[in-house]
Amino acid sequence: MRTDNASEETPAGRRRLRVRESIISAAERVFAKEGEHGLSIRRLADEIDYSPSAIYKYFGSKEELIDELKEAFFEGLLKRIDGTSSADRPFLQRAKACVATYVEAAVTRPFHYAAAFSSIQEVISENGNTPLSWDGFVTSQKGQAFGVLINMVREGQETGVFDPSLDPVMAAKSLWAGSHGLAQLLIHVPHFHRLVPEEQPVSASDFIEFHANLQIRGLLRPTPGTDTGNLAGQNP
Amino acid sequence: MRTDNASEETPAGRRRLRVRESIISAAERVFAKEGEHGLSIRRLADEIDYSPSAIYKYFGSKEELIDELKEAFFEGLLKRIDGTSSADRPFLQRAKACVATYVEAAVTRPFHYAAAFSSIQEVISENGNTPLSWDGFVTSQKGQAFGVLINMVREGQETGVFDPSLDPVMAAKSLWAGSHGLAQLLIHVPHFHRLVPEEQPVSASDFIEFHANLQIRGLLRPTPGTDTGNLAGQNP
DNA sequence: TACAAGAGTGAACAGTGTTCACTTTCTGAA
DNA sequence: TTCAGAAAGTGAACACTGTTCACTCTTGTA
Repeated sequence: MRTDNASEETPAGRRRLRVRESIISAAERVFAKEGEHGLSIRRLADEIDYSPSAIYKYFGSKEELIDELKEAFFEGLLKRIDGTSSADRPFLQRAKACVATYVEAAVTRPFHYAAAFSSIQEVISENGNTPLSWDGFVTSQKGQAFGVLINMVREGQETGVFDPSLDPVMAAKSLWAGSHGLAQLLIHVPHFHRLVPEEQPVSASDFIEFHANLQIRGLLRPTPGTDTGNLAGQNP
Repeated sequence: MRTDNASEETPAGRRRLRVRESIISAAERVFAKEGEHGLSIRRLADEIDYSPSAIYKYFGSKEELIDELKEAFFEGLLKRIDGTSSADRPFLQRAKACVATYVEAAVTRPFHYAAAFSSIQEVISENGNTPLSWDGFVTSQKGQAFGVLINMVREGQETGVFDPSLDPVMAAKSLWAGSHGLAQLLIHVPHFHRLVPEEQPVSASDFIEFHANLQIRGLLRPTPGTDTGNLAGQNP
């Protein structure tokens, strides 16, 4: 696993890229259907007619391979979110669509999404500094998708729709948490969206819309009479 | 693994119960520190001075053992939530405390909480019926904690604080999703709560409060002038 | 006291991720 | 064109994992 720089230039480079591609495409196929549990190096090797050890010439570990799947997933997710947010619809509709798109993408590829948030990283740096800097985060795929949310909040505040006293970053985090939570519950709690006492048919997308609405409502500029108590993290 | 009925009655039963207890307590210790990955049957057997196969006389599988840890966790969580909601504080404060307690409990025992939502159950019954019924869910630990949320929403609506047009079950699900999402992000995204462009110190509990506030705000009875668009799942 | 049920064990099975010495293939320079 | 060295690919092995099963030993009971 040396020529990572040569890549597309030379015939050998192209060949290598092709094999590499066949590995991740096989991995993608298995992973989408059976998740991390169903994906084993030996099985992967079987499917692409190589020996298990060959795979280690392309990926340092199974985790590294899966990381690449996750990255690709978030890349696609980011594109879809960007698409909805650039359409020329009314602001509130765009805002809701943004949340809905995120959740729907997660539900469509549950294993990818679940895996992206499954491992607990206990990166506690010994000097007390933040190991994941803001700059580093914002340039990552996850971070970019998050950036879309921040901009959305800012736009809402500038157009006078959202409460201007809210810190836009914190508000965006809150939105993210809400969307993430809904996605996770839809994925992990069987039939979450239609878990109701009486059998009233509520589709998943109906529920997603409902949830998005509630989230957006929480951000709206409060009318003077209403008192919710103090909000931490207000803008100066 | 036969005498599950005898339990505390006979000396043998008590002895059995004691060994069983020592297994889950060792499992609890390891699991809390290192999670599912660090917990192996062989290691467990080592710690309690039994052979690995002995453990299978008490638990059918590793999964069964871990399920018991998760159940116990949610039992404790339910107690804590019940505690906060029965205090005689103003309604909105109690509502926020309810959300905050949930998130804090999850963050305190990240592995337990993460494990409870880590496995994707694809229980798609062949006849199309809902495998997890409402009744079954509501009597489970998770379901009971969820019931607290529903009651909270109902109380808010009855006292005229919350929007009465919202379906309380759906609103409660939305609250759950929001809390769950925040908990997950705090657990899985390193330094989530203090991931901000400028270095303004925001503690985790500050952020939890902020988030809880936004969630509650979304449920408030809207003042006449405000228009958020249609909300799916409204009460008739 | 005899006997059956239960508790506990060690070895084995079928997996897993990963490593490493090894061979084969390819490629770029003399 | 030859040939050294790098890269690609392999098979066996290591150190794990969860789980099973025939087996022994202990215990409670008829």
